[in-house]
Amino acid sequence: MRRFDLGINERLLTDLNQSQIDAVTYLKGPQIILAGAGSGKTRVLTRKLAWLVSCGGYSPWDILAVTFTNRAAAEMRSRVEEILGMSVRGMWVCTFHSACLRILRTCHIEAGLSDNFVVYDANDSLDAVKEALKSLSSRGSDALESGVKPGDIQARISMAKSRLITPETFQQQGDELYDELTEEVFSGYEACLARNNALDFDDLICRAIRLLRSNEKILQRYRGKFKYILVDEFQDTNIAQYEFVSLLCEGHKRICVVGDDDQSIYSWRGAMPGNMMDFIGRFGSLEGSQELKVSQLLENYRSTSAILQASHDVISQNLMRTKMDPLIPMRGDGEMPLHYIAASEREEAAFVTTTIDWLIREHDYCLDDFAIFYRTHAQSRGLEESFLRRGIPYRVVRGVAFYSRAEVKDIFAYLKIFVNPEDDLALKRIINVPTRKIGKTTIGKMETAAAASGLSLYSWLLAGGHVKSLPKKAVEAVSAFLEFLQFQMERSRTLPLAEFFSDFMDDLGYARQLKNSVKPEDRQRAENLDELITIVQEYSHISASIADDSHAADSSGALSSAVDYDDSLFFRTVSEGLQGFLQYVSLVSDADFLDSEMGLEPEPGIMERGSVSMMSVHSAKGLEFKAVFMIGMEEELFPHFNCMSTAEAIDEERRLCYVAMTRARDRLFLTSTVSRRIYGKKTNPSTSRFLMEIDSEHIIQEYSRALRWMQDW
DNA sequence: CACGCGGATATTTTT
DNA sequence: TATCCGCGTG
Ligand SMILES: Nc1ncnc2c1ncn2[C@@H]1O[C@H](COP(=O)(O)OP(=O)(O)OP(=O)(O)O)[C@@H](O)[C@H]1O
Repeated sequence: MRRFDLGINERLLTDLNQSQIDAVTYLKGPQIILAGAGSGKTRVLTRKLAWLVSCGGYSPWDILAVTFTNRAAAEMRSRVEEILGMSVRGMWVCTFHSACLRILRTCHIEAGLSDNFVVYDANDSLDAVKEALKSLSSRGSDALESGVKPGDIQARISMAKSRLITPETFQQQGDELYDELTEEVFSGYEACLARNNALDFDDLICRAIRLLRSNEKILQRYRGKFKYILVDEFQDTNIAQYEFVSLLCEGHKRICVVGDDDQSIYSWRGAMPGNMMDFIGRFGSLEGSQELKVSQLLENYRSTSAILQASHDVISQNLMRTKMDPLIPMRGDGEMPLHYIAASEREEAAFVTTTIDWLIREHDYCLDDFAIFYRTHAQSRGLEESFLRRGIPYRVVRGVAFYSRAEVKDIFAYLKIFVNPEDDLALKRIINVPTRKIGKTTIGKMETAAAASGLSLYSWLLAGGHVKSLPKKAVEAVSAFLEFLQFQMERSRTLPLAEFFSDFMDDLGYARQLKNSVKPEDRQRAENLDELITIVQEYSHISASIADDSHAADSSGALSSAVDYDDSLFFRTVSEGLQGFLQYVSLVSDADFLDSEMGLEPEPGIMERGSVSMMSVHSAKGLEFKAVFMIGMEEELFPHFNCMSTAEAIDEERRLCYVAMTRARDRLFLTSTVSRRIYGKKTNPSTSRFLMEIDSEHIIQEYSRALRWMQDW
């Protein structure tokens, strides 16, 4: 093969067009790549990372590459290693959250954090908001009475924090987020996290920034370390994240960001697509070697032009777009997208399975080629039933749902306490799980007494507070609980993680109780707990093998040895054991494991390998599939009824639709129904406006047989 | 203090 | 349709 005659440098540039080559090889200064859907930005970023190492004179550990998901990070890392034929272990390829957590762990003392801090996920943080509301006593309960939703307050606080706003600056800077109640809860919330030794997701970024701003030495250290910074999906970064990378690249300004504002789909959680224009403004005024390079990638290599045409019809309805030339299709016409109209949800699902069957039989598709996207997770149900009936293997990306299950949260609350006993929130959660005859009144009494003595619940118990202040029935129960905690805590520190955990679950007897229950939903709960044991086992297995590995090799300076990476674990936290596990699971999600589960598990008796992927349109970002189904293309569902009140929200829904459509390589099927059950009530949805926006020449419409039959009447 | 019943309520998306 | 919450009973 001719290929092998080329040097590594030429090889890095093969199969790239001229704009891609320019983007890869420009190393002098700041750079922004405006990369339309399917234009090869992932390819460019990967090649650029390889180029930096093999031609730019950079070492892997000089580079920070920030991605949107752990999945994207793992994929990028492994592709770079594949190209270079070497490990790039020292390179930081990770999400903002992982990078910041890593910095905070490494410098926890300077950051003013105890070494056993824990990370609160969205569920925990909602509990903290409720707690803060409660501590406002009557003002809080009044608010709840009058219909204030804790989730709404949480969203405002999170949004504020993503703009680097603190309770102190909230009033001046909070803008549309501000109201008095939120301000009060905000302070209480921050105090609550501090008391519990916990950081929420937003804290990871803000606290890292605060650390860098306040500690010149550390700032210089990281500025010196990261000689080149790349950011993927820049249109979905928030203010804090932008500030984080700005701080780090301050001197050398060797920063490359890639984004596409048509694909901005996270403004609901604080993402600022305007960061793109701001970047151009901020870095565009520089001269000489620090001059800004703006690249546009317009050639779409992914989709057939029929698919692109329809997608373009949709996205062009958005008026507030950064002016960018339309995408240029690089592939042939292909099959027209099909809009299938079903009589019911059931029929919609049947269409999907039938079509998959057909494509596999007649057109050599395999299961991995298919993805089904929907706006809300609830929509996966009908599909799953249909797939189970037909025996088609599938995999559902469930987002964060697993960690929101009560029984799973319970177990994590235990684990958090073992690491960080000061966590009152967690302690209160599980003090009576499974039931130990410690009820509301007892907990209330203890809380008040502990607060009065200025102690955390756990310390107060250790000091024997309960013995003096509670009736003796309660003292017995509480003492037994405390003993159990201490016993397990001790074991959690001395035993290997997996061994400790399965023993603990056994001792707890929670799963046993659920298995013996007569309630049907407890079956699933018990299964979730089993799943948890598997997760722990897998984690400890993998992290142990990495540990072995890194003892043998690596020791490239204090900063870069703090975390090691592996294909199978997205990142390893600085912390060992249980704490490391907690930090790890708090940052990974279901979607991250997609690749590792595709192509696996060939079911006995089924010739086709792999499985069909089902996921929300949000999780679809960055992926591509040969055939894509988008189900539930109906008003109120997509666009979702919660997003129909403002033009901005509708535009984001439209971008979401565009992102989903442009995931398809060869075939795109869009389905809607004329009758659907929502919360058990019948509705008669009308076709999504997004489908109406597609020129009728660009899409084929097909009514189900049942509907055609009815139409004949 | 535990448990069961009934009624209100709702999931949009996720690092 | 399922889950959560509050209330009443044992
Ligand atoms: N120069 C090229 N020649 C041929 N194929 C290419 C080229 N560049 C990219 N591709 C192919 O185009 C497809 C899309 O590339 P990639 O995933 O990098 O796009 P992307 O810009 O990340 O997409 P999106 O922004 O929509 O997520 C991939 O299948 C990739 O292999």
